[in-house]
Amino acid sequence: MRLSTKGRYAVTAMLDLALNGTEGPVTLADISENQGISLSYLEQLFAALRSKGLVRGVRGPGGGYYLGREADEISIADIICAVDEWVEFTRCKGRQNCQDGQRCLTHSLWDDLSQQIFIFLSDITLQDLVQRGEKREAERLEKKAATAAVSKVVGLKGRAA
Amino acid sequence: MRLSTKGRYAVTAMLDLALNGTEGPVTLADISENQGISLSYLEQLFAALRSKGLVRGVRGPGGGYYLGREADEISIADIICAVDEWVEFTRCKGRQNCQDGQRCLTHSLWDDLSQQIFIFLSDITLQDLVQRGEKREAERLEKKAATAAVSKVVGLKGRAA
DNA sequence: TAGTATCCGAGCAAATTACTGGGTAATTGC
DNA sequence: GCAATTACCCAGTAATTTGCTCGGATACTA
Repeated sequence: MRLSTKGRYAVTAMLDLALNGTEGPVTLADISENQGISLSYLEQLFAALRSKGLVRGVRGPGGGYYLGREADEISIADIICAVDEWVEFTRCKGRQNCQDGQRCLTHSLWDDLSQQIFIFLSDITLQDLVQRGEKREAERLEKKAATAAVSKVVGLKGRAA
Repeated sequence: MRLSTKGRYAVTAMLDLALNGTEGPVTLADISENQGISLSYLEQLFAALRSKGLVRGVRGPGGGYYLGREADEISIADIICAVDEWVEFTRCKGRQNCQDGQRCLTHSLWDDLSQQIFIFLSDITLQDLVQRGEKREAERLEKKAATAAVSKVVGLKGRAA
């Protein structure tokens, strides 16, 4: 799992789509204008998103992009995975002492952590973000609840400080 | 919050330190060997970690690195923040329509998300990962022992007619 | 047929990643 | 003191990624 600016661009663009695409498709030119991302870079991102079925393009005048699925069926993890491909962190493949021994322990631990972050981001949908935008008053409470829920799901209790 | 390979390297190295540094300091050469990271790159990472007080270096023969604090006082977020500086996603700073309007809504939403991930990673300490590793190791040994015991009982031979 | 917009791909500047190689400073054992 | 060891430091640099410019082709609307 990676969290880079590329992924942020994609999430931001998809969020723009979810917010403004309620009636009719949204053009990349609009998103480019709104979010300050170059059109060609958006095209690249949306090519990846399209190949994963996360968006649906409509050509011609009046065209643009729709979400490929309902907003509550698209998770942040879906988006990030579509544009930021998953790099395996298995440098030790084939190295000695790295089969089942202590050497590789840290690697598998990181993989676990990565997996948990993935689960975390899989539980947040575009719809969640839209709703968060709609009601900002309960923001802090919601955040707290979300974090608690995640801890519960993930099962990794933190230090009780 | 960013999640890059650089951060992974740092977390993995710190985990190595937590695992192998129980008696005496650990040299970067060892970590380099264990984790397959170049020595000089480790030096760069550890310079950043040291400046944040996450590790403590000891020079001379028999020297190396200690954790700067107890393992349960070092979070994954601490480590990642030390090496992967926090890039603000505020491209829109100064752009029109981006003060408090709809245009900037997606940005603040992402900031919220980023914050949640930060909180999530702040709640996971090195100690948590070590314990997870121990548990995993224990399960593995247990499984092996159980398998061995079963083999002994069953005999592991003969046609299971 | 003209205009709009997605699609597509080559190329490129800037930044980041990860490394090489040159050292210096502190500490240890002889 | 002397040599070995290790952290520490810094300049350079190849490889990769990021984000963009440019020039098109294809599909659709009017």
